[in-house]
Amino acid sequence: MTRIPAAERRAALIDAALRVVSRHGLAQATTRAIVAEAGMSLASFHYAFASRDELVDELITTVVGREQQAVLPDLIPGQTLHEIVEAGLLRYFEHLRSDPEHEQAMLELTQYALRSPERHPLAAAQYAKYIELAARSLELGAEIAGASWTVPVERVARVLVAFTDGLTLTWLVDRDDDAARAVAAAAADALTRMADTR
Amino acid sequence: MTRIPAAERRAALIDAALRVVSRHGLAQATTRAIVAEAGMSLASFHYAFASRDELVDELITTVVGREQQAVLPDLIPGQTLHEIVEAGLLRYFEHLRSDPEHEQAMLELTQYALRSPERHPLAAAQYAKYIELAARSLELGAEIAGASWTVPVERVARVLVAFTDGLTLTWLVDRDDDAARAVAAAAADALTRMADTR
DNA sequence: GTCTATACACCGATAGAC
DNA sequence: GTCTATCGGTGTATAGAC
Repeated sequence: MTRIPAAERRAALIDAALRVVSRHGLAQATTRAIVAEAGMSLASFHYAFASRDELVDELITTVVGREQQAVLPDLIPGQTLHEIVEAGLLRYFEHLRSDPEHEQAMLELTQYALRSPERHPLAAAQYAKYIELAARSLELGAEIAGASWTVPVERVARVLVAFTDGLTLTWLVDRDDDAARAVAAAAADALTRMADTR
Repeated sequence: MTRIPAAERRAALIDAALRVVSRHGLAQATTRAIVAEAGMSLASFHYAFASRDELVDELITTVVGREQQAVLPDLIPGQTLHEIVEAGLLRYFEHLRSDPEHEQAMLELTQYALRSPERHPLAAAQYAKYIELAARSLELGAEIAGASWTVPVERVARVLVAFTDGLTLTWLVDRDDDAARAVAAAAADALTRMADTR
């Protein structure tokens, strides 16, 4: 095997780890399974990371922050705020349907972080980012629709994130597409009522 | 140790397992940890259960179905449907606040079940029970308030369960009580709009 | 039936040859 | 730096004494 910079090796292992977690769950993401997925030897793992925990921590902080833009709706002028919000939720749902294992992996990583006091802040920081991104999208949506939020937008965003999590978890369990779309519609209703839609 | 019927021993191990999962997570709920919690020897475990998986399966099917009544609101005549629904959600939230580890354990068990095809139906069956219970509560609430659901009540219940899950997960992460209550209020809004409130 | 002692697999992590 | 080989520890499960 040729020589590979440490940073690159770390990135490759992170990618491999995410694939393993998505496919088989965090419990099955052993160092051996991860290096096999990455096509490396076992010893290279501890050359790049001090421990498995170090990799999992980095997995939580880096990977969760990647494809956040998937939730951004198409912002088409002329749409009502309700239409914009619902379209954003449905776009997220299509993302979930296209790669359910990935969202399941995210949930597992979050729950893992919640289990140890020193890792809990990692999960909290990620959710803070989610809320921030959601808030920006909601602001943009209101601007396009000519509406304005009557509740602090961060609070609206927090509700949106909660609704999204609930949609995800229940759909992962029952795979009921129609029910999930009903959740999206109800959520759009609730959120739009937090705005003055002019 | 005195002789104990197998059924009783199974029940004691199930209880002990739930306590261990709540305190330390499913990954830490090893056979050794469970029998230590139950005050038994390691061999008694495999006298009562063929395998650890068998215990976890029973944990999912039995324990999840126990305290479902916690969500039932006080049904006070004279309240509006919105008040009844929101009170039910807030009652659930107080239950969550009083024993967050238990709800976290439930989430972990659900996610574990989702990871293997043969266990997925266990999670689906539990959620079906949740939805059924929620539907009955919603019917009762509408009756008391003199309202009627304009959407099939099972569909309303499915949305309620999704909102509850989202409230749970986000609160477990950020422990923001006010934000959780805002989610409950928004959810009550969305649900009430699925009814003709007279 | 219930225990202690143990088998066996697999885990994270490291030693040491190259 | 990168590998193979291995260590120490812990997991599930079982054998065998009582």
